[in-house]
Amino acid sequence: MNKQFQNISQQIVDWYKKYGRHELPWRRNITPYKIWISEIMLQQTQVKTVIPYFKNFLKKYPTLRKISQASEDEIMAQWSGLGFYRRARNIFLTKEIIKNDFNNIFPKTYNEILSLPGIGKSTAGAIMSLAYLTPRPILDGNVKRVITRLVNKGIKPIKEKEFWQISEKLLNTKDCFSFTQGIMDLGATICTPTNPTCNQCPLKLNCQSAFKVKIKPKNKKRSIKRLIEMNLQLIHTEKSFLLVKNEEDSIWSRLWIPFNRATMDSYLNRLTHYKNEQISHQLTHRVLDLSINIYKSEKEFKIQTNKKYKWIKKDKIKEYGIPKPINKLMNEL
DNA sequence: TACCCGTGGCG
DNA sequence: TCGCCAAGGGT
Repeated sequence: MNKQFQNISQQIVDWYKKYGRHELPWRRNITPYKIWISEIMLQQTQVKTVIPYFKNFLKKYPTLRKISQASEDEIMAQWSGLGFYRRARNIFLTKEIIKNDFNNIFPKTYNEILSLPGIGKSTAGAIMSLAYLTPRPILDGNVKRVITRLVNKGIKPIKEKEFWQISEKLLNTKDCFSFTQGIMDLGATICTPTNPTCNQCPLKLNCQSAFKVKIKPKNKKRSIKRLIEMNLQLIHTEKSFLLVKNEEDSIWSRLWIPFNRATMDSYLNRLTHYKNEQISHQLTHRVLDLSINIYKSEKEFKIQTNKKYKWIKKDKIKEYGIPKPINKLMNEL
């Protein structure tokens, strides 16, 4: 059986060398830093979405040394619009740890890498295999799908522990770079969630599901997504917006957003309320119902609050981490 | 363990 | 239109 796994593993390596996506920006001039940034960006985020963000990020912070001086806000700004903002916060925390505890050199051992915030078993494994060419298994959505089809467990779902065992058995110790990139490329381009192109798959002779992949029936039941209501007051002058840093540990944590009603109540009567925007923002598991009152102020004013707030000039808003719908709204004003 | 965290694309 | 999914991690 192990021989069978090694055979499959080698086929993935050979396939990657011919058909892999070698042109992806994080596969050129590889450094541990670049692999780290790309792996974090790619968590639950499609390659096509990541590419422009990765290029911009690397332009601003090409090395660990360059990012070591960056502020949290500067890093959040680079992340603005990409989503799952805790990842950006964790990049800030991790680069501080590397600066303080690792002499600003990316750590080399698996356990050290795993200890960094935002890096779990799979990302740590990917960094070891891709940056240090030291074989470690990974387990992401692609690998899970490939494994599931390969061994075809049918009705019985594969448990997390067994996924990891199979991923480790498959791992090619001679060329862990090509294998690791290859199994992800295979999942992304051939062994796709719907309509996999089995006739082009290097594993079609080994795969228990080849040419007979079952498509999950759609769940017709309309599941009720939990609603989050936000009532925000967007106040602006001719040249600037009043935003507050959201320190709540929930959605849009550490991004800059308009004030909520309670904080602003005593100031609103002196402003001109001229518009209300109702925005329904779809998240994966939630619906965000935004009610945004828009006010014009003749000039910037101070506010009694312990929150961190700023009047941000219109041409400086790109220097702050701001949620997508808020950014869109401000651009329209 | 199940749930939380964003956004965009796709059928 | 809407549910699902995408190089997951943290709690």
